Amino acid sequence: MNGATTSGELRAHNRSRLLRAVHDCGAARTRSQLTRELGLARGTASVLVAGLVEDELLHEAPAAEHGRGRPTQVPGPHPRGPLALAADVREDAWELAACELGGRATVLAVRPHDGTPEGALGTLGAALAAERGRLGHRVIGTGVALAGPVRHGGLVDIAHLGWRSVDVPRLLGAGREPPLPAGEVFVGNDTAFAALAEARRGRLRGVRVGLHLHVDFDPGGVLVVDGRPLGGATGSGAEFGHMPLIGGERPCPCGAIGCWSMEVGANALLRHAGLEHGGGRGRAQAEHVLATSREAVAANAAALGRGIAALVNAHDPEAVTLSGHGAELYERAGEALRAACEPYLMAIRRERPPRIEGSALGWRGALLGAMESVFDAFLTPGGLECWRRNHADQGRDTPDTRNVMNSTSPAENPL
Amino acid sequence: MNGATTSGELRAHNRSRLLRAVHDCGAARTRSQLTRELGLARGTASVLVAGLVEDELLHEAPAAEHGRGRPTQVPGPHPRGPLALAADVREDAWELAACELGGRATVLAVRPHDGTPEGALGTLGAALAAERGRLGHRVIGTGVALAGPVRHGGLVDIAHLGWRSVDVPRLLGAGREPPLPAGEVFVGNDTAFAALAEARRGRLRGVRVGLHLHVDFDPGGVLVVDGRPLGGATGSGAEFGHMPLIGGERPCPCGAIGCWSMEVGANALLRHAGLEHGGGRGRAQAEHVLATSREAVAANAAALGRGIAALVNAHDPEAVTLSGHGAELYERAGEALRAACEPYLMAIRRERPPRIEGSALGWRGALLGAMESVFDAFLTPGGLECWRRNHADQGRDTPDTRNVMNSTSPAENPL
DNA sequence: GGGATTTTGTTCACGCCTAGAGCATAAACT
DNA sequence: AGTTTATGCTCTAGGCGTGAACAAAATCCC
Repeated sequence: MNGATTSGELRAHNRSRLLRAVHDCGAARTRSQLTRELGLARGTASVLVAGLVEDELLHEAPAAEHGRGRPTQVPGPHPRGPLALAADVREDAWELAACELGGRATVLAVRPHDGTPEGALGTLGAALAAERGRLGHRVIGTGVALAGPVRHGGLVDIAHLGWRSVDVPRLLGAGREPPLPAGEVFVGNDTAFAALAEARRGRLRGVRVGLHLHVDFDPGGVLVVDGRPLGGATGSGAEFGHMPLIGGERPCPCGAIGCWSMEVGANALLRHAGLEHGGGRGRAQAEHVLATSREAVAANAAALGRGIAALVNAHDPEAVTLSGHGAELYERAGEALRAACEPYLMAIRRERPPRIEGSALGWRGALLGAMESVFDAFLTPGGLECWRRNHADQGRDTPDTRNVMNSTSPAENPL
Repeated sequence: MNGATTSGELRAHNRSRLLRAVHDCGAARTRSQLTRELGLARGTASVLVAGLVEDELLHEAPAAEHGRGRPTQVPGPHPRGPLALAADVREDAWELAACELGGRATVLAVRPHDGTPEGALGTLGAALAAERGRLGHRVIGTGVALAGPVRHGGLVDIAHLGWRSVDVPRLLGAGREPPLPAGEVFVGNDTAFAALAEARRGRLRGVRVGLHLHVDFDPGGVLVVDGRPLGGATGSGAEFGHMPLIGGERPCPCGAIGCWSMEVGANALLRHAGLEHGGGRGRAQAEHVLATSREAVAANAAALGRGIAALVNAHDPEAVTLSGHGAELYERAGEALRAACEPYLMAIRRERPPRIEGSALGWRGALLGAMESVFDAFLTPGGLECWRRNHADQGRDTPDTRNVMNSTSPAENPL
């Protein structure tokens, strides 16, 4: 990823640059635009595109609109090209999608579950195995978003569901055919994935330093620098919710004291409204409270705002984006949020506060981020070389994998 | 910086890689070691080194120790090679040094000042102008560390000194000959620079995600990711001190409420000991308290520890390093610090806590970090190309700039 | 003490890559 | 229908790193 050293790596580097450019723009740019943007000579682009088409990574279609000269082509995903599987596992249900180069996602399944590791991940593992069998070598990896801290290797803790060091890749792959190669499963925190999606296809696009907060049952937050969320040393960053940002000494299920996450999110919303603590259950109740109780919403928004002030002071982001319930809180009680934020800002931040806004991706962020993480690993010289090798072996003898995208529910374009 | 695209850029990329490797190891590696580490062919290394020697960027000297075969050379700084000027401006004094490739620093001057922008920066500007005149084209840039948030363009606020939007480049360069080209002055926060130095030549070397805390009159902190401190959108990140990490509603001079910085550092130390609030004065008094009052030290260390817990929860660093008074607090009251930290850690962090340790660079961190920031800009294809052009013009006709390093006080090796 | 061994530096033919010029192509404009 | 304009394709020229062959300079060992 860090630049070529030899002439041979130069070609591989430019291949991945071109393919990434196609992916990042959602397959919406013409070949001549891409050539100019990447600063390539037309001849070089010619050779590169021809090679990528040859490898079934790209497919060129005529551009819809013409200017004056010779019409140009639009490089997009190849009909037998790479697919990323992406899953979003929440406290009460999971969702599975297949995504092609450029980011077009097709939802394959949505299923409620019982909140246990086996109940959630066993059924998902079966669905993944089925899809991998059906799609064959086109599957380049699987991204899985989870609502808790993820350590390297895929160990997950979700305190309010009682998950302790749950080995996600094992539960997903146990006894399945074909087995899940370890390097192809990307397990990540839902907030971090939502932030990644926001950085690539949402309101943090082009932002050098941004802060993304995802509020579901409790709040998570992560810093996005140069388009990448910061993952932490063991993979479990994105835990801004577990700082005592607004005081208090309430013990948190995470084991610490006074965490911000006790005051923001669906769990806190239920408590503010005098209902039983949610603990990962009661999404419908929470949504009812959100829709009916002004005071609970205002208190939640104020707690959110006060925490945002602290984070803005510390990190000086250019923009703050909110997803999950955060976007709803901002819509319904934006004034309360801002009013709670302002007194806790440093004077120099108050002069030029970052913009605060709802996510452009709604509740789809985590799923799309899981997809992006798969393509991030694929769109590198190493990833493409791997595809090339696999492709030469088995590419031509599985014609039944053609046109898979058309056989499922209507595709949705995340842009 | 993001990899070569053409053959020409390949050469430039490898030139800067080699030169950076020499700089980062403190000119302590042999040519054959560097060749292996960078994965170059011996022939390529030959050509690259010859080119860099030709451009007066490197100078080869025989290696002191020999193995069995033909003896190798050690590439180091050229006697007429590039120099970085680095200054550390504190509340009561400044220090100026010249640094050659590899990081060897020679202190040129230390001067107390009155704490006003003019008093501090006017005298420093005069000293800088004199050095730039004396050293000529060898000066590749100037790094200036300051004890407050720095916005892009060099605007600095130091609340407890009453500095408001002080334009540092202007005050440094106003009316001087030769004038300071804007691109060559790198103004930065002392904490961020200390963290940079720690990442390159201290205890955060090789650490992917680290947290560096620098405690002087108040605490500053910054996250270090892949060897780079995170600067924030407007350049003024590194302000972890201005989160309400340990509760309280005390108004802070920064304009916010309940900041951690009110409870940690020399200012807090003086207050805990019942003395007048420091406000950037009274370093001697603070050191006296530090040496004599166990209770004040313990309270300060506990506040430091509790904040560290919150930051570790949020960011999951691999290591936490402390500089300034932080290192002293850790030495004298490490137990109190740890005891205050632990209850506020998440359970999953408590199992594998990051290592906490004092800086390897003492109070020199900010100065060395300022130096590193100059070399960071220089050791790029663009920076080296610039040197090459300047050098061809005026390189040969200023023999009086030779051996400058030997004409000043004895050199100190930061390693 | 002299030859064998080992490691490093230098030189050069080779293959690979991109740039850029020239030409072909295909549309819109006049 | 001819001109203009932008794009795609082909081929040559120039640059770069590789790796092998050779030279150099030390240690090791008999």
